[in-house]
Amino acid sequence: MTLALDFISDQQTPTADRVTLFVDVILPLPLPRLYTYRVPFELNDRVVIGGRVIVQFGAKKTLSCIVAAVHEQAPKEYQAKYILEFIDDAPVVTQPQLKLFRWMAEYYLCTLGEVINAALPSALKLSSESRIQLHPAFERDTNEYPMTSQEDKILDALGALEDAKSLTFTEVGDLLGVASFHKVIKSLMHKEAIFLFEHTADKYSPKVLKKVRLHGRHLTESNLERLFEDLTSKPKQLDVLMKYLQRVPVYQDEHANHRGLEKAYLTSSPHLSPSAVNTLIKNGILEQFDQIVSRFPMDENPIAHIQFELSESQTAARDEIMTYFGEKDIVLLHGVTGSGKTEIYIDLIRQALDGGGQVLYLLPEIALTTQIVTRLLRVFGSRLGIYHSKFSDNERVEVWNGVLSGRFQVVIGVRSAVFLPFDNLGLLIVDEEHESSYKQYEPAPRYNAREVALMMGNFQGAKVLLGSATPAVETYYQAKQGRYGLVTLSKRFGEAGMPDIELIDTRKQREQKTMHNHFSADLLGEIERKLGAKEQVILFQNRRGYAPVVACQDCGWIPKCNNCAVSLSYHKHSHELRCHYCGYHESMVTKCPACGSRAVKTVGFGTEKIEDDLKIMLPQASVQRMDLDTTRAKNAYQQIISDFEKQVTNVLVGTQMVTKGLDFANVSLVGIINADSIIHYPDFRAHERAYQMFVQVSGRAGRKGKKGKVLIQTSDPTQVIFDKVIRNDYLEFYNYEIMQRQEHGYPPFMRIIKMTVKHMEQGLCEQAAIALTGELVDRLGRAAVLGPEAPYIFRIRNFYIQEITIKLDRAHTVLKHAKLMITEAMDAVKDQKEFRQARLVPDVDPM
DNA sequence: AGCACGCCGACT
DNA sequence: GTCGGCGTGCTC
Repeated sequence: MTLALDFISDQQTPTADRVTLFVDVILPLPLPRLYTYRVPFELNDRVVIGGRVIVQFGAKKTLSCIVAAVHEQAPKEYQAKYILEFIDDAPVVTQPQLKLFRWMAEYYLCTLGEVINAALPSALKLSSESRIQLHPAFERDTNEYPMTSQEDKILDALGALEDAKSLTFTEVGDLLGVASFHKVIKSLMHKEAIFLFEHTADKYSPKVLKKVRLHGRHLTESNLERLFEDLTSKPKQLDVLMKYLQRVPVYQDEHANHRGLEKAYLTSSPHLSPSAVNTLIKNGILEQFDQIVSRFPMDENPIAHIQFELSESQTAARDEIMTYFGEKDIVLLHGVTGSGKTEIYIDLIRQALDGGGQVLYLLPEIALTTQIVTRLLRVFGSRLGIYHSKFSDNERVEVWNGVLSGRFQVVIGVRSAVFLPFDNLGLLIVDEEHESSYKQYEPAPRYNAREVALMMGNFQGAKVLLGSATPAVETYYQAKQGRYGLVTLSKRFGEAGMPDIELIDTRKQREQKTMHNHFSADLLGEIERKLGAKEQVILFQNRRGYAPVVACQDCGWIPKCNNCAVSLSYHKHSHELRCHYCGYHESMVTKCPACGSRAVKTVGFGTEKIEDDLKIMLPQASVQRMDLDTTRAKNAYQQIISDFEKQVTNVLVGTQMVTKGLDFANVSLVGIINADSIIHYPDFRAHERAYQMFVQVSGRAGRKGKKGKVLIQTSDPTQVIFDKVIRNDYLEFYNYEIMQRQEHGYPPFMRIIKMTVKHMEQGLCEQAAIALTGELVDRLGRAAVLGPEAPYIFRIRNFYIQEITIKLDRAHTVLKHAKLMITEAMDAVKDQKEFRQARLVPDVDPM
């Protein structure tokens, strides 16, 4: 840094060693660049890369943002504003994270702000709501400073406030009209009339547990005896005291009383009077105190080193993985469903922890609600953090901080757990790596957590283990090419064999009139048999609601969504027609609005109808449905799963949700109600998805020594895919599929970037898509660009949609250049004012 | 993403 | 005559 620049940019008297610092910050906005702010000299030593600061952005907005870089280069074209506040003394975002976030923004064609927005729990974001409050020592009449009219206005407003006693910056802005009110605030702060409370900062609030303990003076034996005598006439209070002493061994353990007892334990005990508890507190016999507790109350002492006995094949697989890790950073564990991958993971996690590294274990959403968490908690106790999408923000912050502080060495979490502030990863595990739920579609960043995990491993020098019974074709290809190690587990754990899979020809059964609604006689009979044997059944139907379509039998009228190009689905439970794309709903129609006919019938079927039919046909069965509609509430999954586990329910009907990671020992039959709808999908991944779905759902059948059965209903049993599913032959499936991919130029041979153009007006949508295609062709060549084309559902939430597919060579240099070209092409379209309102959305590696 | 600045319709 | 519609341009 040259001093000369300092003289120019610094108004204050420079000293010889005076350094003016600037920071580049990431604003939580979709802006392409970083912004540079100036550090107030006195606060130079508070600058932390990865820490949060508050800055003024534009005229009104006060934002908190992340410091991405610190330097001494004064911007030449503009005067940098000062940082207003420092929030953190230590980074909330680590350096490895910043590196990863930069990579994500570049790779997935979005802004750093979008990545930061997705990454930070909102309690860490503290948007624009800094607040000001009257300074307690401030006396308006006696203060020495003259006030401007604006300042008076603010003081008036603050004085008029009763309970809240504070104003947000936005409120101050409104109060004064416009302009930079920050000057006024600064002046008032200088005059010590107000202060700014930065605990604005943390919306995070710790969980406080109300506890009670015996007051210290009663702790001696003689005093306690006296206390008992005093209370003889107060039986209710005596009861409480007895209960307390029963639970807290005050003599055996000198710290026991100090730790106290949860107040709720006494007040909610059925035999005790809550008011007696309060009386004891009021009279100073019991003492109430607050204890800040973790939202993750877990065993303080994990059961030290539970020894899992790995089976012979598990041990072999584990050793093989370790050997591969000697030379390769990534290993694919291809293990059939029920082969006991989890035990291997646990073993490897232990080793990684012993080596001093952190571990991230990614799972799809649904698998996380199951037994795995309890199992890991038993092994890793309070070192294990859990990151779930249904967690509250406070819970997220707690995990975030736990990772920062080192409290959590292992985190088990869903997709978004890749954002956590690790800085010393030793191992990453991506279980069910083929899962499409690792890919985020909306909003940006449209990332795939599997790919991000691979990159994290690369950046932090950690090993990555991918696990699946049905690996993604791309992943298996990498393994085959020798880029990943490949370890195969082809036997189920314990005695369980692979289930028998049978096909049921529904067309034939329909002709023979042996179908009952959507159940073949075979399936229905098998369900009855299993229930009779006190075994459980899972039925899979890939569609929620009662019926996907309703239609007038007389004129053919079909109710459609107003906002989307889809027909409305009938939901019987709520007696509504609902759009599955925008949430629009209306009451079910009983009379056709087009012709007045009353013959409005449902067409097709979803989970709700299957549940309904089954309840009618098999009244003895206890049926539960698990789909998006029944699992919206926070603990709904848990409830459904635990009911099924305890065999309160014996048939589980569901969508994709039932295919994933659930592990019930007593399930001996899995039925796929309609396989056809899964196979026929206009997408190059349709076969892969269908194969995975069939195998995964089949995997739910038969565990712990029982052989399971899978019945697949289809109108065309001759399709090639069934053969591979029945024979459980992944390799054959893979060989066939990889050939197709090569022939048609799909991943893993080519990389795909899908561009989506959205516009409220159909014509403009099409024109914008054509324009974008043109720009792309100009830059990437005709061969690389396919489309534009309207997707099957060409309008969602009132936006028309056009899609363009870009196919690229896999080489990194090609990709980097192509992304630059794509950005340019998008800018070129956006520069045309008729397309101002078009939304251009790039999706890298779509699924 | 907001939010201010800037040019054309229905109201006191 | 004005109030206000939302089109577009900028934010260190």
